Amino acid sequence: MSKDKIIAAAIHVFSEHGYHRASMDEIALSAQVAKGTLYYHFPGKAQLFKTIVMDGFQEISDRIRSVMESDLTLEEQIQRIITHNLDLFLESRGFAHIVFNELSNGIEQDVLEELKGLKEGYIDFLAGVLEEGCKDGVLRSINCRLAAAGIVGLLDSSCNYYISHPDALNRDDLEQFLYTIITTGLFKINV
Amino acid sequence: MSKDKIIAAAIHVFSEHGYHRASMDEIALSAQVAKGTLYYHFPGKAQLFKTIVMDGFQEISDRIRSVMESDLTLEEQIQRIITHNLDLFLESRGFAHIVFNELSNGIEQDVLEELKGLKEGYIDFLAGVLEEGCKDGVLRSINCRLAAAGIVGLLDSSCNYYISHPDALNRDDLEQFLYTIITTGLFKINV
Amino acid sequence: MSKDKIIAAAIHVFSEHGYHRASMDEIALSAQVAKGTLYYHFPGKAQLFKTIVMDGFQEISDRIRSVMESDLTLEEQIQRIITHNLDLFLESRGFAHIVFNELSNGIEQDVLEELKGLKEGYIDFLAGVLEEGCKDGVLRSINCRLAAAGIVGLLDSSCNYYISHPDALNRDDLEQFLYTIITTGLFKINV
Amino acid sequence: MSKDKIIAAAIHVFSEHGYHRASMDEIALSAQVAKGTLYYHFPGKAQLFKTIVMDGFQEISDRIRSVMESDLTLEEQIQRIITHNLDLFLESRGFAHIVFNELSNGIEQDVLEELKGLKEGYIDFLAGVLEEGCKDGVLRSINCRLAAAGIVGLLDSSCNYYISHPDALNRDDLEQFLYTIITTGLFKINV
DNA sequence: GATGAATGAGACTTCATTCAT
DNA sequence: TATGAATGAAGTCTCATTCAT
Repeated sequence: MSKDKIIAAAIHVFSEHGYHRASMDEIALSAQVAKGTLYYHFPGKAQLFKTIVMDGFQEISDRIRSVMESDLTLEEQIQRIITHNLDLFLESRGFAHIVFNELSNGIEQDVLEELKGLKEGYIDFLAGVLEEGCKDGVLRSINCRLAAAGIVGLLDSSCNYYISHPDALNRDDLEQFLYTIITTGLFKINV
Repeated sequence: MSKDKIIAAAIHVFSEHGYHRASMDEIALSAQVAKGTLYYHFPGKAQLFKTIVMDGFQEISDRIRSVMESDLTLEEQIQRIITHNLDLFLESRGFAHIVFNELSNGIEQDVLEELKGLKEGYIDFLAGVLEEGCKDGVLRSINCRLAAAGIVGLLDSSCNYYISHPDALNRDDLEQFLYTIITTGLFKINV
Repeated sequence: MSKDKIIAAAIHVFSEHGYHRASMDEIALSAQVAKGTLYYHFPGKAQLFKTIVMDGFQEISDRIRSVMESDLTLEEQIQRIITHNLDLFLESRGFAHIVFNELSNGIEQDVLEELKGLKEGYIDFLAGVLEEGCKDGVLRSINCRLAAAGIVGLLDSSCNYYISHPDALNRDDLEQFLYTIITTGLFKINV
Repeated sequence: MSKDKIIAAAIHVFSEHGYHRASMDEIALSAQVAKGTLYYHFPGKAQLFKTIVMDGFQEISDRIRSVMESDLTLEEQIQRIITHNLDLFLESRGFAHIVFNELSNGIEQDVLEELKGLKEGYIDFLAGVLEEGCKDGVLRSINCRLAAAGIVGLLDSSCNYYISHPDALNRDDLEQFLYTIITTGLFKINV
């Protein structure tokens, strides 16, 4: 169906060029539909983008929620969350990056608000996981939302490095590194 | 002088709108010079941007290098590096964000390469600090460049959170949090 | 029936937005039919418009013709014609305005010709009434078609004023004013 | 200068096709400037249109004001006003028609408001002339603004007829007709 | 050194129309 | 009889860049 082709093409083109440099022309070309078809299925560029982002958030939220509902230990939960996040970020690299980092400015205000809301919602969601750990006395007493926000940046940035230096490390190394730094930091001995 | 006015205005406008949505018109207006003057001093938009970025990197590198040359302990060095980075990120917020995050795509290829080189150089620089710590046996044995890249993302993301939630925490909290998570992670007891 | 729903919706939408800004989309939406249905019943936008206009002319012609066939005095006939015209203009204001004023340009040439023909026909019709008055010596010797054309503009323009200044006068005032100016002009004493 | 060429071309193109069907492309082509040049001198289509209209109103107001300041009789004043209006309407026919009749809908709201204001201002201006006549007892006691609005429609519509039937009458006939109907109406004998 | 009018490629969007079902 | 997905030409507007002064 056209709509699916458009979505697939849009993910690809947005990822490739970022939001602003992605053109509706190129998306249409890539989806092998006429330009007008984009506007038949979506009101505009910003809304097309939003649709894709929301789908992505939905998916990762679903995956992570299943982790939460299991009776894994916190350590295992964190491990799984890192894995799922990495899946998302690596699968549709570029796209996740746009959502979490590129969109500070220059998009229709209302859509931007919604996207910020989604982002915040996701951070709250992660913060909730951390909060549990605090209550259980497993985690240090920290500002959980700040920690969640920081971790997302850490993940994004690490993925970027991993992708642009494919020979320097493999996926398992990356996952291991993230788990280590998040849980126990860089120092060998901690007091 | 015109050139200085342009640079000051450009920093402001790029920070405000991001690279793509910043227009040469607005920069000229903000600098109170004619549009042609921009092209008298700089070959084009990308090069103007590059100039500013290089200046910024120069400044932070200088500041941090002075830290390195002192004979502080690694703990203190890390503390100082966090502080300087935060200064940079918070002073010209928006701008640092653009450099580290927005510019994955959609800018003249050659300028983009140069900027990526600068970014990598900065990461190498941080990695060097960590490397020292590894050698000295203070830090875990990790991929230092990956860690440096990750930390930059962590810093950027945390700053963003701090800026958009000014009431949730103060600058000291932020600094403390970053030091803690970087050095000892989230877990209360580390082996 | 679909066709009737379309006509009703089209009158409404054309009146609201004028010919050029009225979209087939909105007409279909308003008529609660699919867009394709419009093209099932009418060859295109211009022809749909033409259909409606012809219906409207038919109706007013019928009404006025009944006036003509009666054996009223010319004074009474003019009074009635004003009343009927006002009915038409006020009932489907916007629409009458489009027909008489908006459509000078920018519509399919052949349809435009037909519409102009209808308009001329209506003016001829009014001119015929005036001609009678001339022959009977009741009216001044004037170019009756010019007078008819002028009167239509006078009516349209007055209606516009009446509609946008509902508090300044009532319907009877309007009718009285039109009768006065058409028959005896503005001057108090006429030779 | 480009700006003048644009204005001249715009008057021509708007008159030819009406507001909605006039395209910026055609105006640029007709003015022999690049499309971008239009936007260098004017913020957009609506504002370009507004500029032209305001110039036109300025001109006719100036002309008519000079009539008012003279010490002519009301009869002569009306005669002159008709003449000036006819000049305007016939010189830039199409254009005047657009301003007075086409612009009910479908133009940027704020510009439309301003144009309506101009139109109202002009009608008020004419109404002022009539008001004088009422006070002096020369004119019937009528709603002067309604009369002014009606007269504008009468003029516009008559001009249209005159232009499309150049063989049916000459300019003097037209002027004579308008003076007659406005001052003494159609009836031969008035009480 | 500095200007600003002019450019033109390219962006987003609209909408009358077609056609397979 | 009716549908609605799909089309593509055409429109408005943006903006980095050029160049004569």
